[in-house]
Amino acid sequence: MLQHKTHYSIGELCDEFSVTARALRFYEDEALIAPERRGTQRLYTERDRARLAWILRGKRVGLSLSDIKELLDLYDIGDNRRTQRLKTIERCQGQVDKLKQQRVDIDATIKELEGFITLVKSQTADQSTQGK
Amino acid sequence: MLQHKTHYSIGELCDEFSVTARALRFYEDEALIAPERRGTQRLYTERDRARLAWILRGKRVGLSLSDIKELLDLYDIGDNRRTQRLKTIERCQGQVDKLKQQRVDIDATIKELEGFITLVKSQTADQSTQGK
DNA sequence: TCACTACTTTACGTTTCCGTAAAGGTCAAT
DNA sequence: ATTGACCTTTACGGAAACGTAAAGTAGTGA
Repeated sequence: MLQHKTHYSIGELCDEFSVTARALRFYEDEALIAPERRGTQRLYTERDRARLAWILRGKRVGLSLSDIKELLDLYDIGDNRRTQRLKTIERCQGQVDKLKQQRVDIDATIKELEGFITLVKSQTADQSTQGK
Repeated sequence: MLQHKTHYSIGELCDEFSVTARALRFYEDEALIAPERRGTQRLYTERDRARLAWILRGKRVGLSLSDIKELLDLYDIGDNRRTQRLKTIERCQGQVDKLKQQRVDIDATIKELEGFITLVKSQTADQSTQGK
C-alpha cells in the first residue's frame, strides 16, 4: 500500500516546502490553513498540505494572500445557491483573465531579455575572436 | 511623417499609463527614470516613456523595482569589459529562468481554476435544467 | 487681478508579509 | 537530572511601493 503519512509536524512541512514556521503560523493567523492540535502542537493533515502547496504556487504567480484565501474558500464553500455560484465563477474567471494577461507579459519580457542576451553574447564572441 | 511627441508632461504619462504622479516621482527617486527639467517641471522624453513601459511590464510580471532597475541599467551600461558582460548575461539568464518557472506555475493555476469553473458551471446547469 | 489648473516638495502614514528576538513548554536520550 | 531538539505565544521590527495631506509655485484665461 503506497500510502503517505496522514499527519505532518510544522517542521516537516517547513523542510518539504522550504518555508519558515513563522510563515506557516502567519498563514494560519490569516485563516489560510487551520491545522488540528495535539495539545499545543500543530498537526497538519494531507489536506492542509495540499492547501499549502496551493498557497505557495499562488504566491509564486503573484497572488496576494487574501486573493489566495478567497480562492481556497471558494473551493470549500460548497454553497449551492445559484447566485453564490455565479459569483464564484465570476471571481475565478477574473483571476484567470489576470493570469492570462500576466502570461502575455511574461512571454514578452522573456523574449526581450533573451534578445538582449543574444546581443551581448555576440559582442563577447567578437572580442574573443579578436582576443585570440 | 508619423512622428510622435518628443516630450511628455508628468500628467500625460499618468493618463497614458494609468499611474499616479506619486508613482512616477517615486521611480525617479529610485533612479529608474531621470526626466529632464524645464525649470522645476519634469519633461519626459520618448526614451523615458519607453523605460516607463518597461518598468510597468516588469511590475506586472512580479519583478521588484530593484530587479527592474538592475535590468534597465544593464541595457544602458555598454560596459565593454568581458567580465562585466558575462555578469550581465548571468543576471539576465537568471531572470529568464525565473520567468519560465513562473509561466509553468501560471499555466497550472489557470488550468486548475478553469477546471473548477467548469465544475461549478455544470452544477449550475443541472439546477437550471431542474428549475425549468 | 483673480481664479483655476497643473505642477512642485516634504514628510508622515499604510498595507503586505513575514523576520527576529524573547521567554518558555514538552519529550526523548544520555 | 540535564541537555538538546522541536515546539509554543507574544510582540516589536522592517523592507517595498506607494497613498495622502499640507503648503507652495507657475502659467493661463477671463
